[in-house]
Amino acid sequence: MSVSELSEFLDAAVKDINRLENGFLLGVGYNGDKGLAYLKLLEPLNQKVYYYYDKTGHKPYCYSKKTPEELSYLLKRSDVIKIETVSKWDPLTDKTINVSKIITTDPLAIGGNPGEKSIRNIEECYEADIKYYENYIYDNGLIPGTYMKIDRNGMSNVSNSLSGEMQSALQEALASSDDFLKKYIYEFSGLLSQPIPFIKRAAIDIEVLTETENRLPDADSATQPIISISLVGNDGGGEVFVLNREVQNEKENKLPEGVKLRVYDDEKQLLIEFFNSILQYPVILTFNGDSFDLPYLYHRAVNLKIPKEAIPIILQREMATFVHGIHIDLYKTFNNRSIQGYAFSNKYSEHTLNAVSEALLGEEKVAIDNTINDLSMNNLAYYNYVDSKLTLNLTTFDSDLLIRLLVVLSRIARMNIEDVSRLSVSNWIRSMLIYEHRRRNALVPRKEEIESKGSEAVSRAIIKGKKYLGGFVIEPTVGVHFKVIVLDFASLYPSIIKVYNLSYETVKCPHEECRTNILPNTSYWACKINRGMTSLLIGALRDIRVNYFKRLSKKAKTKEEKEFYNVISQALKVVLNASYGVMGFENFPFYCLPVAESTTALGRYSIQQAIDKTKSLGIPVIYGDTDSLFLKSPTDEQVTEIVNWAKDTLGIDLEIDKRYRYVAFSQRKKNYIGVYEDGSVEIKGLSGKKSHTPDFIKKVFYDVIQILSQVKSQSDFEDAKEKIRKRIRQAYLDLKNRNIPLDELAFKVMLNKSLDDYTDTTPQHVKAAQLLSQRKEIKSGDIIAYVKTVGKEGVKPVEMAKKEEIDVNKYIEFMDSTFEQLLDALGFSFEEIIGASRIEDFFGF
DNA sequence: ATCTGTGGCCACCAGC
DNA sequence: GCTGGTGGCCAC
Repeated sequence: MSVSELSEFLDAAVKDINRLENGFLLGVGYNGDKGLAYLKLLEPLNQKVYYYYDKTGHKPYCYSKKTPEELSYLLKRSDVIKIETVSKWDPLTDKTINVSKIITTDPLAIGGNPGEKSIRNIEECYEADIKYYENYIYDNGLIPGTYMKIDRNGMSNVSNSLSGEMQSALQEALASSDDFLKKYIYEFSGLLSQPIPFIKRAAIDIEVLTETENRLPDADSATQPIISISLVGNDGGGEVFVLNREVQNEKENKLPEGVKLRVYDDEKQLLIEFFNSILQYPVILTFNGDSFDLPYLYHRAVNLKIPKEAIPIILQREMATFVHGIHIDLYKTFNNRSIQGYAFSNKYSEHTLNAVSEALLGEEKVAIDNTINDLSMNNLAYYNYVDSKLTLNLTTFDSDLLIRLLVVLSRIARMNIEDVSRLSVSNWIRSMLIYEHRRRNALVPRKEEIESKGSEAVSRAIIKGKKYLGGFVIEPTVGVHFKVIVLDFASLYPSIIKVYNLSYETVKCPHEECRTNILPNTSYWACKINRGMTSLLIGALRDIRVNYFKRLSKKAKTKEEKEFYNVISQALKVVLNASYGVMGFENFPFYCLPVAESTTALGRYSIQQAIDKTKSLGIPVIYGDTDSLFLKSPTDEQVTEIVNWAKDTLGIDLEIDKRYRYVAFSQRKKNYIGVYEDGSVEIKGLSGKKSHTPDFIKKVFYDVIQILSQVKSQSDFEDAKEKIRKRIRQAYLDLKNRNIPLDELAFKVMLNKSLDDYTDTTPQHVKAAQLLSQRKEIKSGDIIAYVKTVGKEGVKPVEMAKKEEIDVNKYIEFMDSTFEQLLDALGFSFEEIIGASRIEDFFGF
């Protein structure tokens, strides 16, 4: 395809919408040159993207509490068309008021976010008292990630009907939910139960000739040639576009079957044909494409005099995307703390392609000795191919888990996938709430208006620097306890938000008659007249997760069904877990400290009531943390009684979470060992399992755990002690004889700031990082591996240290404290095991 | 420019 | 040597 043909293709695509009847709403596009904003719709059958530009003359708008007369000066602006009076409900005062609607022309306001850019000058917005902006998607009630119908009247959502199982599950869910939630449950079930189509996609990655070692080439100047580009699709397709270079005869890596090697002498031709190839894919994946691959491609293409209209890349301020489809930068997605924690249970901590792939896929990048400059053509192509393949696989493993998670999140957040994959959880929840305001014809308050309810907490946090008091942790009863049952409030904070009607507009509401409705354990009151918006939404999401999807998942017959329900359950979990936190987050647009503070206060109230109830039945509560209770040897009847009591009295589900054969506590909170009925061991908080602990010590730790977990009687115990003694002695000797490989002695600690930002103290990992920075680039987010050495600094990066420099005593000390936690808990002492009070004493230091 | 919350343990740093 | 503070990692 020639350059001009490509340009024609893109133009034609915009018109193609007339042929489309049903599309899957993928995203929002903006073409600055054409001054055109449009929706990107995927045709699920042929996987082509169509573009929808509303010709009905829709114009973005925003609201102000000032009168049209007061705002008349705005009409002088070229982008303000008209100002008119409309009526809106103001949640904070619970009154319907007249406001001014300011209609603009700026097509940017069509974007996925609520179009803040429609009047771009922030000060001007304040002066005009702008309340909130509209947005094409919200205005029209369109939900991204769902099916759309297009006809003469425009575009509207298609609601797929529920299957038989879904319908009966919905009936059950409705029956067990409160009346005021039924409408929401009904809606969410319809929305989230929609099937997720196959999404054709390809991952791309570019390799650039490097100038200096360990430095990334500059994407803005793009001075160095692109020597290889790989593209790997989930449809089995794959190509590597490589600049001709020397082929060595020695053993070279071969591209797998089906992946074409395309060799070019001319870099410009290489780029043009690559641009042509990506047009087949509606979704393009990269790892760090926003800040490197796409800007580099774009600027390099410009440098090579490819006409701008033939480059299908659009560079925006913080992201890059494609004219013909959407771009997901997985680097940003995997950096998202919610995705990292709740979707992937913190399986990776470093955010490089290699680290994430290794943790989630068990695969790694191709290791190379030097720079890619030295690779032969086939080896370069293979190296490049593997990077794209890994990137693609990050979205395909576990039956397309990640891509499907993004689609579901996009439905919940009412936000397009490009934004959902880049922005954090507070933006998702913000979007969801603004959509709800819009639907109710409610004015979105400004943050300062909500804050006028009170910005001083009533409670005092235990940790210095925190704003308010959090969860309650029960002092553990030291020792080994048999037959322990752990009860757990099911999603405690979302339940509290639902049950006590917590929302920014309902806590300290304006009605006189509600002031007596004091929330227990607080000095705040809650509204008796209206149900709060966050209470409704969070409550409904909680109920639909527990009463609808969890039940469906249990009944699922096929693996596919089960996976589908699990994905939705995961997405709901992510949003629910963050829903309380954002209320206490200052930068959240609906930040409301009284709501956050009441939530934890009611949490403490709930657990304290449960403790009292349990103790009144004569059952010892040996530990508990925020929403859990560890009960010592209760009978089944007693447990049932407590569970029923919680449901009836608190209105919150208390469930049996775990049954331990025994649990061992030291005097430390958040620090224990539990052994299940089947003998498997769970370790919480102990240093021996922490990620920064050297592998050598972890190994000894887990070996000792293994020995201890087999103890069932007194005679086993004698055996165990002997085994532990041997194991510790062996470890000691290995240390002393310097028999341990250096990397097993390395502490691995994340650098959370850039090196210059450590101004207060210089921790050990920073000292090591400073030494390393002379050799290579060190940046925030890197994990620094260092060993403790005898020198003045006491620390060296593992790759710069020698075995002789290791400070053996420091390692003995660390082992000492690691095992002390374990032995304290089990009620053993070093004395019992090795005849000395500490390892150090035993070996005569 | 980006960021959901608080509670708790541990090692080390820096200042007295 | 003691102590408060910093920083990291974890529990929930």
